[in-house]
Amino acid sequence: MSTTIVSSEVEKLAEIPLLKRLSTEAREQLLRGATKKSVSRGEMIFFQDDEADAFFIVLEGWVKVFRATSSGDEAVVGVFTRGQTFAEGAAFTNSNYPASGEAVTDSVVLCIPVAHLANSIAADPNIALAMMSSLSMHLHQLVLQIEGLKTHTGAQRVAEFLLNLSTEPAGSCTLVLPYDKALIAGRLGMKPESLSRAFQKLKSYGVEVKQNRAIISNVQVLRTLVEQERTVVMHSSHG
Amino acid sequence: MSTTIVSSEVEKLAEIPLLKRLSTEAREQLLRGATKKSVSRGEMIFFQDDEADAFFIVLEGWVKVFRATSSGDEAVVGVFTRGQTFAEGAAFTNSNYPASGEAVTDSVVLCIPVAHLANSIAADPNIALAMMSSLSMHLHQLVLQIEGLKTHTGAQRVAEFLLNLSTEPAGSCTLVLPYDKALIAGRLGMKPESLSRAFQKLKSYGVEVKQNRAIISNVQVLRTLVEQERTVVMHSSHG
DNA sequence: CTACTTCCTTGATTTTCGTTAGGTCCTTTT
DNA sequence: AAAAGGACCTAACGAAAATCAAGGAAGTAG
Repeated sequence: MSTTIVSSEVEKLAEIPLLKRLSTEAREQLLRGATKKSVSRGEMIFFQDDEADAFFIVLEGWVKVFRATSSGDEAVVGVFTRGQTFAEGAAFTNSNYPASGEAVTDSVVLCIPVAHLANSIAADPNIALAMMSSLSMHLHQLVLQIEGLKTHTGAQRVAEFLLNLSTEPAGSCTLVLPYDKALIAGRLGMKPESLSRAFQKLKSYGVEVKQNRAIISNVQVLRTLVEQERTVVMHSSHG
Repeated sequence: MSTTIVSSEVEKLAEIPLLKRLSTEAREQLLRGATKKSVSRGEMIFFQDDEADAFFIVLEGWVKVFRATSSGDEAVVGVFTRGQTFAEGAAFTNSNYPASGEAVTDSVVLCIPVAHLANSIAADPNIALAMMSSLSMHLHQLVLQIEGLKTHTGAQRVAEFLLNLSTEPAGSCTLVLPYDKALIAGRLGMKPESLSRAFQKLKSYGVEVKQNRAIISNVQVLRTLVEQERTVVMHSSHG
């Protein structure tokens, strides 16, 4: 189900990073061709290898982007929520989506056709700058993800994930895991069983996980764990 | 050592993907602010956390981009050669380089200040489109790298690497490893020892490595290995 | 030719992690 | 209330890969 954007909504959408730095006119121009789409949990938003004719912004809920190998194995490339853009890279390749997108909770996404984006950029080149900024942020994020995979242990990656969710700069904090553990595992490049073990290890660093709630007794302890060298972690007594 | 671009060079540089689709005027405009920089093997091109005031295009040689953790561990994020751009993501974040760049062979790079890029885009918005295409390609490449790390074994990743170097679509082929094995290992997310063992495993798939030369007796055999599921590889008799 | 460095390989050991299987707890359904 | 299903945890095994340590090959300088 999809609907166009009514002008009364435009101002609310100004909170979105991609749209924030645009002039009111540019924002309205870009949104004129956009549609709002409600998707249920588990519903596909776009398919790997399909022609890339649109990119998206999450308005509500959580969306995962993943690559499926020929034989069913799946690698989660990103998980996005409110205000974040996804699949915007495909919009400039004139080709196909390199991955698939799926709602992991009931969600609402803004769908912007690439043809309309091209028109909008022609009308106002500042839109291009905003897009480039968005692309760059994704690039940076992927760089960090690769670094994490290569140099951090499973437990360290989980700690990093929790720290990203936490808002407190120090001390203790309680947070809600935003989606189920199988997806968290995928997102962090591990299997659910390994995630389980990682949570076990984190207990000795003051992390308690019950259901979808995590309690960190000291954020800074966790931070030191993340910054530690891989080898140090491996040989530590906290096994 | 760095020099400006003389106009007789501009046409040669038209081969570079980023510059290819630009008009002659746009190309000249962009190159007007660029400088050519010769760097020796091992020399740094930019430093992680430094202010990102330029992006680069490789003209000759090989360049690695890597992230160093606080404790000396290092993750190779990309290795680039002739015609490829790097660090172009940093140009739009108004912030600092998320990684460092270093020449791994004697190299020549084109250095384009971000301030000049901004001016050039204002002068000709088509430059923005070319940049976005370049950013998207990098994004796609990183997505593939993440998928590879998550779903392929070491030997599979090495096979993939060799296939990317080979130009032959089928049959046998000989190729030269472009940089030393420690870097290849880093690039593929493994240790040099593991790379060595991966080469051993690939012998049963018709790959022979001597010094910096690799001989693939049948490209397609290798391709099937890469496309196999992780579990299949693990349980195969080719241990 | 020999000593030295650098790069690479090999072997033995350990750790991590995927796989499989079985179990608990909780929710939904009948 | 009982049954069924799903999400999650645990345990045991094996494969992959990191670590530690040692040895070999090639290039370079003396």
